[in-house]
Amino acid sequence: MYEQIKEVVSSLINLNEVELNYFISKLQVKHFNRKEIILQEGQICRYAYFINRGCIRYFHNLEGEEITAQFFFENGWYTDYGSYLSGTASTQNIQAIEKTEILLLSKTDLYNLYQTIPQFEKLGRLMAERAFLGLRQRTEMLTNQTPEERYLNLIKDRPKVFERVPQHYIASYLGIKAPSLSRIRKRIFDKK
Amino acid sequence: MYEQIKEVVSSLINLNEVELNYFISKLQVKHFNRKEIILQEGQICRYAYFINRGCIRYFHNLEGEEITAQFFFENGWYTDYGSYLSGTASTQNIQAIEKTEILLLSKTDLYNLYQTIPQFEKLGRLMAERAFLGLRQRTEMLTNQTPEERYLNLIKDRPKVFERVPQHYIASYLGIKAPSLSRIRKRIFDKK
DNA sequence: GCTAAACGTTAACCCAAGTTAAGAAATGAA
DNA sequence: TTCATTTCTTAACTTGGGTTAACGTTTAGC
Repeated sequence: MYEQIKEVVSSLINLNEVELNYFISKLQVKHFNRKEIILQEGQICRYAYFINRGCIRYFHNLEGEEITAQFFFENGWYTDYGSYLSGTASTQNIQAIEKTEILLLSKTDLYNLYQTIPQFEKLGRLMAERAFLGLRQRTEMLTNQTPEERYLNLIKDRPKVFERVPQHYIASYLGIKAPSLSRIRKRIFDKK
Repeated sequence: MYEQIKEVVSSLINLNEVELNYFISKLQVKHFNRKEIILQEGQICRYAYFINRGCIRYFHNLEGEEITAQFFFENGWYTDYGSYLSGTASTQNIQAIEKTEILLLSKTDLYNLYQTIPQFEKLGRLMAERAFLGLRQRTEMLTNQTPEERYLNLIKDRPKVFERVPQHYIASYLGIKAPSLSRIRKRIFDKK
């Protein structure tokens, strides 16, 4: 159950056996069914999430329509960094796309780890930097690329997304509507 | 010359007279003419910038076209946070829009301040968080709003931009081309 | 295995942004 | 003040995404 997270954390910071096990002891396991909401828009995000198995998405509501901001798969750490930083209500929902097993680490425990094991400060910084750079990448995608380019790049960079995520979520992630994604796929298929 | 920055820094962190003056002694003053480049795409960003007077923009080149990402006016701290974080080449140009007076603080000096005056760690964190939240705001603008909504909100939230920044820069910031911005303006004017 | 729900594609029509080019207006630098 | 440069607007035309609705297919969950 904890093999993956041990590996991921160990690849980022140096911990001895005792520290690593102390960390693991703070984790909570939760299971979510398809479409189940993990974090609701408006709540304050008090946990960091590690995905053991499954796949989740971030989305928010815009005039009744769901806008998907990101997908995440196994072996990643995620949190609503905006809510975490400012302690304000989350603007995102986090939802399981498949049956998903998640390890939760409460902010309280994380802050205690910052205090007791200095290496965790580094983990915190790496998570923050990753959040910034990930957001920047998405922003650049949206400003610099046409919908068709975004589609082609997503297939190239993260083909897994197309295997595991319904297409209308992907359309919304690419900043377009489902019929447009269908047309783009057809257009590209016809070119070949 | 240093009144503004003293006020801004003092409003964020608590420093005594000596610390504040020590900080000021590390600053370097530079002047830039209209259109002059402050930081070139591809260089590593080694400074944080404080604008004393004037106005700057961030932009990058995309297939020969300049995409404007942000405008900044007096009394703000800015840096290419992506380049600063990762130590990689900047993906942005920083350019003076008007005659601009800037105070520079080198990363080296900033890191020394982190070590010698703990309060500066807080300043660093606040700058980082502001960068993240600013970027998130822009991302949400681009994903959640139509060009017309973006235009109306920019007028509402930052009317100064329209007084001091050429319109084709604004168009690019809004994610559209100059003729489109003109049409939007006409459309809105005709409605009234 | 069955059934309802979810999903993907297509068509027809609309509309807004892109492109290009031209000309008018405003502005900066000498 | 003048002139070159920059900036803004407009027009004509093209392109591609949005909308709506229909239909067929797939899939989840019992």
